[in-house]
Amino acid sequence: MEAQDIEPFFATLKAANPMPASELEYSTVFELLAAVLLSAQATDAGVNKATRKLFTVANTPQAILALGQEGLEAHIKTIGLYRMKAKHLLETCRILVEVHGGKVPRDREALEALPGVGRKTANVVLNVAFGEEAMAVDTHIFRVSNRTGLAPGKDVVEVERRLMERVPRAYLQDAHHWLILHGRYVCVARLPKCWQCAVARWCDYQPKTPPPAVR
DNA sequence: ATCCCGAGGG
DNA sequence: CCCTCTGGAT
Repeated sequence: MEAQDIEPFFATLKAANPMPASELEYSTVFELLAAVLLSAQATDAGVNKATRKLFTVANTPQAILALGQEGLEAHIKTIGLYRMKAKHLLETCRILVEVHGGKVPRDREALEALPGVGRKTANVVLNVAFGEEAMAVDTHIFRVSNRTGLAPGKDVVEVERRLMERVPRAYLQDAHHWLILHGRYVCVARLPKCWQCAVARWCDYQPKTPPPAVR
């Protein structure tokens, strides 16, 4: 993808989705942090199903802590990787209470020091919750960035660096969601739907996937 | 590089 | 059955 393609590329994604938002359900910064932590290698539909009940019972670090390991596991068992996620979220809640006054820190190092919170989760919180200049590279963004040639890279850090270089600042917030939604519904991992892709004309991916045979 | 791990889709 | 899902820790 050429540099002059960036603007029309994002303008086209914007037209398809004028007001993109996370499909994870949350109503506070802490809920966002918890939901993203739980979403590792899981679908957000599955995470939402669990957090709708969980957040009704407990949506503060103190309340989560009161559930304990087994109580929390019972709420998130359907998500997958549930033992480690419960353990990490509890320890994260303990640190939030004891070190950060019960609030989510607006600071990359402090976020990444939380168990279960890596670079990607920290970037989501910084970008979505705090409006900082950050770009979280998840499985969708990694795939779309490489396929299209928007920001190719061998690992997520390299893709993130190129996105930060190439994505216009005005698009930095929404681009995160545009790329995820595009990856989730059109530029899917298995058989990308190139025949219904609005940005195929600027995409490096070859061969374009043909439409399924009609009979 | 490997493990964690259940749900949903093809 | 196989693959994938807004990864992180060891």
